[in-house]
Parts: sequence; C-alpha cells; structure tokens
Amino acid sequence: MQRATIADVAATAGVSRAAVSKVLRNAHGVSPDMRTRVEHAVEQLGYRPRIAARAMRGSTNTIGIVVNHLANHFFAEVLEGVIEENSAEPYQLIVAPTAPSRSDGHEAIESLYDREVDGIIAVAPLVDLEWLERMSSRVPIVVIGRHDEAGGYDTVVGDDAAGTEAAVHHLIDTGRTSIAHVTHADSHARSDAGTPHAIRRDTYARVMRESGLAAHTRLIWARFEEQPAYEATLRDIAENGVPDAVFAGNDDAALGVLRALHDIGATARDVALVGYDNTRIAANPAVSLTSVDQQGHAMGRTAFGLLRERIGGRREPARVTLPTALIIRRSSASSSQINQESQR
Amino acid sequence: MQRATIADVAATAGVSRAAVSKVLRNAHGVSPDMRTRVEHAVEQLGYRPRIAARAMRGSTNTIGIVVNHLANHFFAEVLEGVIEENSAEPYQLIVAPTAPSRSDGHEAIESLYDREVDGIIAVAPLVDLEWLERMSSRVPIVVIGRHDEAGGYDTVVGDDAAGTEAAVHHLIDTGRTSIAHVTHADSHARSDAGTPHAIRRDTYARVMRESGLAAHTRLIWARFEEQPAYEATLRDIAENGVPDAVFAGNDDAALGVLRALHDIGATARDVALVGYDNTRIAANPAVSLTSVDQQGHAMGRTAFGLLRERIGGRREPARVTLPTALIIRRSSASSSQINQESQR
DNA sequence: AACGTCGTGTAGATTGATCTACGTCGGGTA
DNA sequence: TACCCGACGTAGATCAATCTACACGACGTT
Repeated sequence: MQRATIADVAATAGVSRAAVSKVLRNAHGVSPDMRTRVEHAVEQLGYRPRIAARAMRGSTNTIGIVVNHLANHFFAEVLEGVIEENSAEPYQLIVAPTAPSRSDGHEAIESLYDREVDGIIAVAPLVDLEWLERMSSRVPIVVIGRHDEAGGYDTVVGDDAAGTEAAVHHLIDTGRTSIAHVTHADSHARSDAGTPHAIRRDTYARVMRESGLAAHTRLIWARFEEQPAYEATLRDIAENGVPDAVFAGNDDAALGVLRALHDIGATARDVALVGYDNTRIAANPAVSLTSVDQQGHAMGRTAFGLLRERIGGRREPARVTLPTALIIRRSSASSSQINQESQR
Repeated sequence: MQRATIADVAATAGVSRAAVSKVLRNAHGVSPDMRTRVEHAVEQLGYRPRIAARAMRGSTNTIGIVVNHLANHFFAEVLEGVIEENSAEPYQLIVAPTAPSRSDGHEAIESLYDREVDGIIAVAPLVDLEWLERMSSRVPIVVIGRHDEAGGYDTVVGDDAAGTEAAVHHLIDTGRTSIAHVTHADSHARSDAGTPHAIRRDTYARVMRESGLAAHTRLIWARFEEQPAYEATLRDIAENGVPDAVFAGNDDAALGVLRALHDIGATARDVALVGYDNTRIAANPAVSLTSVDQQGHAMGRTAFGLLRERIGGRREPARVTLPTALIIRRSSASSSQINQESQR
C-alpha cells in the first residue's frame, strides 16, 4: 500500500494541497468548514506528513542526542532530564547510538547533521576540539562534559575538580594513603585534555601531591565499563599489590573494581572504594557505593535550555558548571562506621 | 555559512550534478579523472549529502529502534547486539526515546515512520495489537518481546514460560512456599496479553497452582524500575507480611525489592530473590542476584537479521524463540549454600 | 564512408510539503 | 455603479538529491 501524500488528502477533501498544508500547520486563512473537511480526509487516509519533504524547506523540529555509551546509567539520567524539559515544547528527539567499543562520536554527530536536526546535545563526545568547533559553526551544539575553552558551542559540566577533591580528601581523612585511581583509557590516540576523566585524573594527582602522598599516586587505565575495569584492576593488583583505597572515575568502573576486590577477598574495611556519577545502583544497599553526585538530570535539563537559546539565535558561548556532592556510603566507611551500620 | 549542495560541488568540479551523484553513489559510468575531481571538490567544500533530499526518492538506509525505557540494561544489551550485527552492512541506526513515565510507543514508532526508516525494531512496545499490525503493513517491523500471534511483523522472544518455570521451581525446590511475584503495572488501560510480563505472571500462577501453593499466590504490581518496585514491595509487606521469596519480573525491579528487603532487615536467608534478564549488575558479587538469562544480545542480533530479510522482501511472518537459562546466585541460595559461600 | 556500439556525461523530470504571490468572491462604502 | 478591502483559496516555484532518457564522441567493423 502506497503512503498517502498531501495531494491525496487534497483530492479527497476537494481542496488544494496548499490548503491542506495550512490546516496541518495551523496557519491562518482557514475556514472552519475547510478545516473539518481536511481533518476528515486526513483521518480517513491515515495520512502523516513526511519529515523528509518538510526538511527540504526549513527546519525539522528535531533535536539529536549523541552518547558514546548507552548502557551507562549516567547517560540515561541526562536523557531523562532532556526529555522532561522537552515535554513542554516538544521537539522530536532522536538518539544516535555509537558502537560501545569504538566510541566514534564523529560518525554519530555527522549523521545527525545529515538529518538536518535543529540542534545537537553531545554527551562526553570523544572527538577533537577543532572538529567540534568546525561542526558547531554548522549546527547549534551543546556539549555535556567538556571543559575546553572552545568558542562555537555551549558546555555543561560538573565541577569535576571539586568533586574529585572531595572524594580523595574523604579517603585521606578516613586514614587511607595508598589510593589508586581508575581513569579512562581512550582507545583513540588523540588527546583527551578537557574531558571529565582527564580533569579527575589531574586533580587526583594534585591532591595526592599536596597531601604528601605523591609516592602513592597510582593510575589504573580502563574503559569505563564494568568488565574492562575488573580486568584492569586485577592486573594492577597482581603487579603492584593491594592498595587501601580506589577512586574510580565512574560508577560502572567502580562496579568492576568491586568485583575484583571481591575476587581477592578484600572487604570495604581493607580497601575503600569511591565512584563517580552517583548512579542509582550506587545507592542500592547491596552495593552501597560512595560516589560523587554530579546531577545528570539537571545537566540534561540545562543543556536542553541552552540549546533552545542557541537555536533561538544566541551567538555567545555559554558555560554552566553544576556543583557536585560527595555521597558517603558503606564502600568507603571507616571501620567504626561499618560496625555501626551492621549493628542497626 | 550556508551548507554546500550537490550543485556547489558540481560547479567546483566543473561537471554536472548527476555526475557528482554518480560518484557519491559509486554508480558506474564514471571515469577515474572525473572521480578524483569530484572527490577533491567534496573534500574542499566539506560537502555532505542531505538525508532528507535522498529520502525524497528511494530509501533512507536507516533502521529505527524503539525502546520504552532506555535506562533498562536489558535494552542496552539488545541494542549492542543490533549494533554488532549491523557493523557488517551498515545501516544508520537511530533510536527514538520515549518518556520513561509515559511509555507511549505510538509516538515513537510513528515518528520513525515519518522519517521513512527502512525498518523498525521495537523492544517490548506497549501498544495494542491492531495498531501494530496496521503499522507493519506500512513499514517492516520486528518486535522483540511480544508473544502475540499477529501476522504482519516478525517477533523475537525469550522462552518466558520456561524461564519462569525454572525460576519458580528453583524457589520451591529450595524450600520456599510463600512466593510473591512482582509484575508490571502498565499505566495504560489496554490489555497487555502477549507481553513477556503477562506470560511470566500467568506462568508463575500456574506453577504455584500445580505445586499446591495456589493459596500463596501473591502479586505485587509495579513499573519495572527500581524505585516503583521498592515502594510497591514495602507497601505489600506492610499489608500482607513478609514472604519467604520474591520472583521479580525483571532485574531492575529486583533491585528495588532488594532495597526494600534491606530496609526491613531481611537477608537472603529470610527471603530468597530471583530476577529476570540476567543483567550485568545481577552478576556483580555485591548483588549476586539469581536471574533468568534470556540472551538480550542474541535477541538484538536475531532481530536485526530478520529485519534485513523483511526489508529484502520476505512476506511470511517469522517467529524466533530463544532459550533461557536460570543463573543461580547468592540471593536465592539455600542456607547451607550461603554458609559455604561465606566460608571460602 | 556509413553504421553500430560502448563509454562517458548531461538535461530535465521527479519526489512531497511549504510558501509566496496572486486570484476570486462577498460585502461595505462613496 | 464603481471601487476597495479582507477573508479564503489556489497555482506554481522551491528545496537537494536521484534517475531516466538521451546526447556526444571515439572507435571498430563492414
């Protein structure tokens, strides 16, 4: 069965194509009689306008979202924020997924550009700056999770430095000294300066240095997923021994670390663990993972707001930094706290 | 800066638009000389063809995916399967997200249809059958997780009956009798017959009956997310007392149950817990949740393969049922097993 | 030399919705 | 009666790529 076109509707309703178009777009110059006739015909034929034909002239009324790893709960939270904020003035949303192993943000962003979306929200895209800058001169872009001082696009970030400081200081304050950090191993060769995990890595190193623990600085490189982090942690422990704390760059990685620690029989008393993102699973009592909250939901809402402004014509770049909060749970509690917890 | 069109490229290269189009599509009748000239011009102008203009004639080379809750790890797994299978013969993939609270699959599927995707993979869509049937006469659709005997689309399902039987029998075999089941509360009024959660619910009731436990049949209704399941479980326990086992309709819900059980101070010894989907988090030793594996990854791969056949012209509906496997972990281990585990 | 053929390239129609520019009709006013 | 104005409706151009039908040489064959 062939798809009905606006001409079919026009013929059925006995009016011109332009008249149908007017009705569909709620333009004025439409008599009530014509409106009902057209609506009838639309209903009868099951007509739906094609987005492609609309896109040939003017805007698509669509916003594209790029994430580099859909399974990450943090992204899901960001997306919820976007959806929520969007519900008032509905753009259509489409998500361009990337292969989790390759994380090629280029392809995904270009594919959205080819679809002529009105704007793009990119969550922690692993692309180089000049490219992103060039892209942003063609389509409005809001980037979540890049600290770069580039001009063409807006950015929404968490306060990664403050969040990391809180996390590492917390570990030091509770008596830990040999603190390892799981950081993101980007399979691409390009520099990752300005990404959240780079900031976290640098801040971690700085705090260790400032606290006289420079000698204990220890990096574990892994993709931010459970399995790679698990493997990398086991390898690192085999090589360098058991640390007394691990600060993981995100919660998914922290879960991998947790599994590794379990494998070697270490408890939270032996090795404290802190994650990042404060995803839902961290709060579950079975896991009870200390984590840095960076308000993914608010990030999504903010990014959507900025993008709407951009689409509306704003040219000056906007930068928003959201505060973080360290949520302390059992995975990093001191021995006395653990005892309290288990007595209740 | 205006976007370059095929006419710009043609002018720069000194050839006709049609010639450029040929080069782009790798059509024949192109001399090597012309090819290099055109490729040069494309490079120089940063030209990219617009999908909308292409869509006006012929196909978009795009496959759309609909999920009703992106945060669900099971969906992420399905998606990974699709992406993997697609990497050989690349269609573009786009995901149409729905608001997690509203779960309106209609809108998402229609929006993909309006974009003229070549085919749609819908994961557990909450839409009525006649509508889906009608839709599938317009665009090839493969549905994951519907057992309905409808004709227009293909289906890929897990063996929900077998999976549920294994789960419930396992609980009974380990000495549990008061077994509650967390099932999906669909906020929509329409019937949910044929959905996986309905099959699981019915099978649960049947096994209980056949095992002489009909009196203990007990349903907890909740959306399949951590928070709603948590709340519903607490409410149910307040009303009906503590069961000695819970079979949750999926892992996300199981995590909510787990939190509720923790709140009331119940351990795995007191209340056994079984989930569904065997998501990564279930395998984590901190959670160690017994769960039914239904091979989300394979479902994604299979669905993609079927869709490609459909797009290729197959008319007869295909139905694929993938086997399930019960993965037993600590959350449902008998007391002796728990002791073994903690001694190691 | 005339004719056919093959390889290469082009003109122009086509796709569906939008939008401008214009036409028509009815009613009010000079 | 002539004129104008506003409300309603239409014809036709437009958007960017694709694709068919055809043109134009160059070359080989009879």
